[in-house]
Amino acid sequence: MKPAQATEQDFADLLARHDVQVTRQRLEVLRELAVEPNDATAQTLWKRLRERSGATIGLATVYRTLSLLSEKRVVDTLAHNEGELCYRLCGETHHHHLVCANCHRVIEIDEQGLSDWLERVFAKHDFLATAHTVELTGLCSDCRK
Amino acid sequence: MKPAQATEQDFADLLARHDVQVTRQRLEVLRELAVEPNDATAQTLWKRLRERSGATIGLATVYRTLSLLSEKRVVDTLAHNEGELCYRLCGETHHHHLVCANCHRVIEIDEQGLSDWLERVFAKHDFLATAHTVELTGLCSDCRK
DNA sequence: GTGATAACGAGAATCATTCTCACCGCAATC
DNA sequence: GATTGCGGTGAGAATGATTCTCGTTATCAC
Repeated sequence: MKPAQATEQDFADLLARHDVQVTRQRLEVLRELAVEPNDATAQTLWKRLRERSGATIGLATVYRTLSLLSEKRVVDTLAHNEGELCYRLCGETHHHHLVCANCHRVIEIDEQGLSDWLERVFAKHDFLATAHTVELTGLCSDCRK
Repeated sequence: MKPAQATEQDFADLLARHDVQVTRQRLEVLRELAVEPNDATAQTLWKRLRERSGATIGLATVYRTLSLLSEKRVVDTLAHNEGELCYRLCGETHHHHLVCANCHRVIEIDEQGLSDWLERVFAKHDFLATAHTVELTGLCSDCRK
């Protein structure tokens, strides 16, 4: 689903599957997100959409769309940028992110081995788990050269 | 160091130990933070400092102080509030936070068992680890009654 | 004490995000 | 085919946390 080769229809299906009404603007935001291998801010996406063929889309609409898609779990939001949120079209299963501090490349990582630790911590303090976020930052091999 | 019984001198020592110049305002921010069992935003701290005995301290100073203290690792910053940062006077060793979604009680947790997983993930993707954040959210036992 | 330097306070400026509101597209209805 | 209802949209204003500016003041080494 991530590949940029996805068709308009694929995006429409994706939206429908998540109970989101299909509109031209929402499809455009999705298409733009699919082209971005890493993550992008609402501002960035808006500027790109504007430049690309002068699509007229409102900044507020981009924010509304991203917030809706995030709520419906179609996109992930990352907070690693302090002061603004980044959005990313992600796989549909729960996962976390490993981000390169230099080139901002994003790698999805699964919970393999983490869940045991999580369970233990929640149990130890008698908490009922509702959510957890893990963000790993490092330097990728390319950026260390 | 966390207890509210800490003296002015304790705070001054704490600042000095972290290469931070001691000023009246910094001591006041620390004192206010020490009284807060969980975390507080810059705005909140500022209002409290204002109300308490009409201390005249500028909002910008509170921000500058918190940001300096955070850089010097005297306080921790938590981002669980989306849109604003929370600050907290913490222990001096690396740790993470378990926050109650309802009452915002904060519990410090250590890395016991987590570091292995971290190392494996960074190694697997050939990243040089520079940082990581983990925030666990749940409902504490009191809030489930 | 004195001077260099860092910190302060107040208010203006910034910047991401959200709100307002008039307008538009589309589907169901007449 | 015209009408009506309604969610979605665009533009710009509003919001709110944070940062900047700059004249003033405190701190510290000498």
